[in-house]
Amino acid sequence: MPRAALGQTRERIFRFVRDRLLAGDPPTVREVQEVFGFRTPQTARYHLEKLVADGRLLVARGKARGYRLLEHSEPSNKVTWAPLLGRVHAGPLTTATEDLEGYVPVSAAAVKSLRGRGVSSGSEVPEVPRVEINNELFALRVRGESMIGAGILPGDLVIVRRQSTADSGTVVVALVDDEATVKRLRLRRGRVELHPENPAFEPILPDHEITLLGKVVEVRRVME
Amino acid sequence: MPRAALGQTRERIFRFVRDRLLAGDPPTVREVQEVFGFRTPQTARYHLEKLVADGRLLVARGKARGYRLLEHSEPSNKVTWAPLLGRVHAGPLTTATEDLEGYVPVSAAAVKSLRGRGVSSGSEVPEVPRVEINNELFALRVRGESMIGAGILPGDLVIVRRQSTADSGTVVVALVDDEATVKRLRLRRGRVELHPENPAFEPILPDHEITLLGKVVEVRRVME
DNA sequence: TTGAATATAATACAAATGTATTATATTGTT
DNA sequence: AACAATATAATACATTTGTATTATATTCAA
Repeated sequence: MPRAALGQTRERIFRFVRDRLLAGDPPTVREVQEVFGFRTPQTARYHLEKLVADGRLLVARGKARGYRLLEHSEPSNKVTWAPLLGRVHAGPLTTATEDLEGYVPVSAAAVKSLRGRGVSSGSEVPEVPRVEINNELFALRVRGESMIGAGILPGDLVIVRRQSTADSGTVVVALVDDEATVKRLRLRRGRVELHPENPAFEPILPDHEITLLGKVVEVRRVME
Repeated sequence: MPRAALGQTRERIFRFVRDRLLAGDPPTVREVQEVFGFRTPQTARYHLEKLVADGRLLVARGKARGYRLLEHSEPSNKVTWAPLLGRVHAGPLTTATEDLEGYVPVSAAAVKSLRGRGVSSGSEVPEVPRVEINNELFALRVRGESMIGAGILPGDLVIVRRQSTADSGTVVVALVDDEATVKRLRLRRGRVELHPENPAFEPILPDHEITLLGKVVEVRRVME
């Protein structure tokens, strides 16, 4: 016995499934059944299959919790999580857990070296590149006003890709005398210089011990 | 017959499960088995249960694909997706799909009105608030240099919460003569003024038609 | 009004998936 | 060497979950 207006139930089911998938928790047919009060799994399935036929969902047939979003019509789950570090140490990919303050979601689109892994992939579900926690990236809170001229303010979050070299002119994070700092890299006469973007600050010249930690690939500022 | 060094297999299994969960695709016990080449599901389960015993994973017992991350030790899937709009129109939550250029992940932590929904939730899996596409938010690319003084540069992405009022002094997006603009809001003598943060620009005074679209809650700049 | 499309239901079954039991080889420790 | 802890395996079974079949009521269009 139809209850809601035509098509409305299906729309709500789509939203429910979409939200569950975005939350990383694919529902079963019977979960849809229960949430929408159907007396039989088949009714839920009827709508789910209609959604597949309409091209709004994908399905891995026969697999438990097999419904998936298409990637183009909906935001994909392609998020890389960069650890937000309280302090940064030298050394490759150390990431001492003690200094881990959280994780920051980064669109996979903003990350170059996306190593996909087609682990299983049922026939009808496309190769979804799995994204791991990206320890090539880390996030750091900016202290000080030395980069104001580049639009990087105190309290901003910089997302950094670990690399030991960088092009002259790029904004980098470097360890100077055991302290992490954000500066613009200048290579002058083969020497590494770190330039602030604020006339009140002095450049850091190679008389200090400078270790390049990585390149700033994104700046974020939360305003609330 | 043990193959890898002690504990290493378990660590790899943890990473595998974590990555699958972050990708929104919880694995089955048998998928773990196959990926790691075990001859029996029980070996995969042995490690998974150890991980649960160690407090590194949660499990909804008896449910298919029931393993989950703890929320504190790992990044939760709490991502809100804000639509990235090419153009912004007036009107509440219109979000014409034609102008949709993509989605931007926003940490749920940065979003206030998180409407959780405890739909099902097995006994051992905690109430994970489901997050939907947040149409209260939208993202917009900044054009022009009028807000350079506030560290908002051309090409930056601003994430905006739709609201029709805002406090004086906050950075807002407003529709001025049918064009969206980012400015600092000033309420002077009960009048709405939109101030640039760049001496080369003039404030927008109430002789224009000004429609407040929302408040800028985050600024992002991708540097690559 | 008649028929097609839509929506829901009852029932049953098959496949996927989680779980239990028991056994055995390896590693590490005393 | 003896023992415990660790890691893997074979087998079997129970539960969850997807799927098929058939039936029925409602809506919509010709």
